[in-house]
Amino acid sequence: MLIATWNVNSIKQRLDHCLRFLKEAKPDVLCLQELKCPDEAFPAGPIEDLGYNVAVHGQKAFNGVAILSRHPLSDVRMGLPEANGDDHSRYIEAVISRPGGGVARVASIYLPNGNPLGTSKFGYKLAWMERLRVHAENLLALEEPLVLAGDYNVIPEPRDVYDPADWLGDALFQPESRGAFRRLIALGLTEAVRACDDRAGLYTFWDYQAGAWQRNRGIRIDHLLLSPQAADRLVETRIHKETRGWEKPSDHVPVSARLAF
DNA sequence: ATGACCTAACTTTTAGGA
Repeated sequence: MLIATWNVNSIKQRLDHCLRFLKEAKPDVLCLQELKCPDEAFPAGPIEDLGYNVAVHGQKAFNGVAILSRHPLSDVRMGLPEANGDDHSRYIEAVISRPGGGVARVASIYLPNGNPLGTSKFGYKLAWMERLRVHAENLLALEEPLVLAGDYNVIPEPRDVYDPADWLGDALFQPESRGAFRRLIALGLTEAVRACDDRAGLYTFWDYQAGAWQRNRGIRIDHLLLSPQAADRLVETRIHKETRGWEKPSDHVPVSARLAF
């Protein structure tokens, strides 16, 4: 079972790229972030024509997450618990059931950016991460294959950025952000890419500005976190870097994990 | 040289992103 995540930076602008990725990589599940459209504007038709079921949690203009799956979706949850007025569409979760066996719970996550520091946006990011941690703890108690995939907006370690000094003042690389990410991992989750490859210089995002892609000034912020029952089945991961070279690309590229079922 | 982008919106400028 191939599970992928991709921040597409507007599904309407990136529909052709999304369809091409579905046709070429043939993921069983694709988690999308930054749809930037309300539910009713989500282009479900062409995606369904490729054999995918769709669960969408959209929002006008910003945010928005979705799960595409070749297999039936059930138990769809939209939004993290304890919203307390938080109306950002940043979390959707569903159970994927492969015909003939193999069930996994998958979440598509668009974690808040948190910039600039010193504003409520950074506090919102940290509070959201704590809500995610509590929810993940509850999901782990189910002791089932679980994949928390998405744009975490966290650079976990210095080896995940071309030049750490450039990011010291950024919410993505703050000690508090990295600590909250480690607390999530410490629940017993396995970060899929790092379980397969410990090299420096693995990136999933290159800014549109300043020729970041051409100069390979990237950062690694898109992650798949696996429960023990999913990690036991992890075969390989891939960063689909080639999509960043496509015409009018997203600034993020897909990341995928193959599980043995 | 320290510049350079992209997207959505009650659009002609601003907010948000990272």
